Amino acid sequence: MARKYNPQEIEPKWQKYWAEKEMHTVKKDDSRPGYYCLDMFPYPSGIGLHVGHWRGYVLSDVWSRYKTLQGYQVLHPMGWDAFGLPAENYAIQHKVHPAKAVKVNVENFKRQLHDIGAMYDWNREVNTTDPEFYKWTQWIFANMFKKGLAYRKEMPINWCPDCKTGLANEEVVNGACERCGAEITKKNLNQWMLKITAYAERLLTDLDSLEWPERVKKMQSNWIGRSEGAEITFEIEGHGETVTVFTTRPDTLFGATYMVLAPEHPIVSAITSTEQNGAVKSYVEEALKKSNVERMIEDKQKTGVFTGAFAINPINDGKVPIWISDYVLMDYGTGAIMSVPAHDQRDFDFAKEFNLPLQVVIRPDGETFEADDLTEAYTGPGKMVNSGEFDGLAWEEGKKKVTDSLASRGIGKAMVNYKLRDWVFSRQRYWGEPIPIIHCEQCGMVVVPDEDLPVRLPDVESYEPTGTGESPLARIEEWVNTTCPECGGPAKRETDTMPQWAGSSWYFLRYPDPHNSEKPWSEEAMEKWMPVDLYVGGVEHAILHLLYARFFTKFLHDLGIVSFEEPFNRLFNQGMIYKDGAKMSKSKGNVVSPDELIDRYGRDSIRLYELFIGPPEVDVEWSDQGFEGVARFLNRSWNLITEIIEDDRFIEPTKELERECHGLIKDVTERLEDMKLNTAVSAFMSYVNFLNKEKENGIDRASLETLVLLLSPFTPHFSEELWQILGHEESVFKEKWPEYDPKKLVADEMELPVQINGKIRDTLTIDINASKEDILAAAKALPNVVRNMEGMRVVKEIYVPKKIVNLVVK
RNA sequence: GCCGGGAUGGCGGAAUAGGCAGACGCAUCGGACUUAAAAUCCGAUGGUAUUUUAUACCGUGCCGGUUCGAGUCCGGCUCCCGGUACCA
Repeated sequence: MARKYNPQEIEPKWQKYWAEKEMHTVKKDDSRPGYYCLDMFPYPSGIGLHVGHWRGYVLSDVWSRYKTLQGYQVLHPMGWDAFGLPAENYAIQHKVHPAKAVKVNVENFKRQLHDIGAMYDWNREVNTTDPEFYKWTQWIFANMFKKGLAYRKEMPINWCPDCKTGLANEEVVNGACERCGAEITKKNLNQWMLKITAYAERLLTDLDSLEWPERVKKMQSNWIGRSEGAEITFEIEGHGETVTVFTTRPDTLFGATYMVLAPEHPIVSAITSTEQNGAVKSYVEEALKKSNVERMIEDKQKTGVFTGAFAINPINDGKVPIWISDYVLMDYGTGAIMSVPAHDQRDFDFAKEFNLPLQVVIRPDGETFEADDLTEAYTGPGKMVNSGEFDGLAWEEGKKKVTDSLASRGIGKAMVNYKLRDWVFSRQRYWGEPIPIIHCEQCGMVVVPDEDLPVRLPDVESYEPTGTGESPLARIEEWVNTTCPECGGPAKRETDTMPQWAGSSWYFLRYPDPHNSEKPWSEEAMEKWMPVDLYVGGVEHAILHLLYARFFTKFLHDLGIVSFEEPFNRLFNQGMIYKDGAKMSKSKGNVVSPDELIDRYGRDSIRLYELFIGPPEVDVEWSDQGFEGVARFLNRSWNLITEIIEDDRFIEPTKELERECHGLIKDVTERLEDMKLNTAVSAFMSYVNFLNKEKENGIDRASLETLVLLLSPFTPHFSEELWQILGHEESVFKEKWPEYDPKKLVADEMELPVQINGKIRDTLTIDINASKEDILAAAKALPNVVRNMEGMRVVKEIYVPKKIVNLVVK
């Protein structure tokens, strides 16, 4: 009796074999073409891995092993995103130093990742909290500073009162902290900013060249939020001042019946009339107090106050009142708008609220509506009316003509605006890369010279956030006080740290050359590996991480140290795995741990089920029962192969065996290429079902070997063992991925469905090479066809080669 | 509100490029093996109708269209999921 499939025995055996033979070590002197398959590196939480985490890692590993078999040298590394709030909050909660917590968690995570059986090259492991790594994070920041892309600015920023730190726009979700869910307030702080807006246009246009899911590209382009329009300058009556507005609708300028400034607009106090002074002052104060959430929740009821001042509409010298309202945001455009209530819904609502006049200036042909007829703003297309010399112009043309006219008079110009804001890059927390800047009384802000990097995080007793807007580092005098690298005088270190996204914005550049102490990376390493060929990770990083990483890469390109402009050629977002309808979490108690499954079924079964569970990009529900199916499949396959060997029931290949075998190669290869891995697994199942029916007659060796080989990226331990049992000395991963022979796929006969008036009536089995005439004749002779055609006349005969016959009868 | 994505048996899901809807798996039912159970193996399994057999009709969220033929294409809806939120 052949021995049973025993994953508990064979899985450790092969993991040991791979390690001893250094099969996953990426060596420098390898002439194979490189292929870079990257997982988004995790932050090592204390909770560890569950089956949901496995999904992306299994997928990238299947792909890496497939590429290996195709003859590539595959770089498939792993590392740790260990700075940042999650790690720090965990450490505070458990009262351990974050560095210690990270160390323990990394070890645990690594052990669990080993279970997957993935071909990670652990020699290239990176850790963002390693000074040898963050040295280069600081180095990149220093270069941004030198290029004027990192700057300091005092401004009201998003502040999380729970995490006690400032946050980037991208980290605020529905007015709440992305990490802890606390309501975000505004806090005026002197902040480090990165000028990501300088790259807005390139970040937008280069999306076109990327092989990424459309929705991710769309999310990024919405986030960047490009809009074309014009800036128009209005004079303020009796003040000698001007206000510039941004509008996407210069064609509606004749309909601008009032103007609105953001409450924070700097000119407000200067233009407010004495009578209005009190009202304006208290409105501004109220507006500043409101949090983002309050501003949103207040059902969009428009509020505002008249300033008492008037502006002159430059196109028709009309006198328009200037109001302030919080529906105009200071940090978009110019913080001021011209209001066209007839053609903008927000302006319409405001005008109705405060009884301001409307003027229709755009109307489609055939319509006659006037201001009084409108119950909502008309925002559609049309021709300009009530617009003097511009009357009759189509709106799109009007935009251009009006802008040109203003430009010629020097009071307006075409303008592009972006929603994207500069990146708030300081955190008032301990656990991050120190920002490598020194404040000198004499020299001002001085960047730490390269030779003094890294600026190490000092060891401290208390790393808890202060909440004052100052980082805990500020309290460590012996660290803060230093000397100026330029004048040698007394100076203080910058005490803010970088956000978690800093290290992850470039870590993928370090794996190709992770131990380089001279440079962040060598040119050869970049040349061989970058850009990343396939990047696998969750869609939750669609904006944050992926946008920041693209920005860093473009900056490094401009710095001349990388040749490419985009870091990730192809992106794949795996779906999440739910249990009981919810995301797995410890608090919900619905976590499925791989440990138990490993003991009962083995790693390869989990790998296979992770793939079989559903289309890889779609969210799915975990099913313990469904799991049994793949476990049975592996047992059946094992038994089939070992029985054939045991009983020596090998035969010469038959035509049918060959056809099915080559059909399997074709299906599995195509489905892999399309990332339809769930259907690739079902192809294996169908094939084994077929072989099981054949086993009494015996099976040829090639059929079994091909099966084991094709399965190897999916179930590497299983395949290695069977490959050995089949008599091979070398690892199955030294083999080549097979190619199918199209000639072997062709059968002698085919089955053709025969329709009458589009309804299937019978099936015709006929020689594959039969002529159209023969086929139609045979089809018409089929008993059920004859029956259904009785008394009818054929008016049309359709034969789609090798697909279908359809007879149209009357 | 706007922008994406989706809806197929009891369930998860298949269906290159308009050509046999429901592959594969789960669950269920029947059978074999067993003293028995588990495991395993074999078979059935979208719905309705007809006594059998087989056949007919219906069936991919809803309504309509194009076509010899529509899950697939076009027009109009409904619901669900994700992103975004006064961005001028």
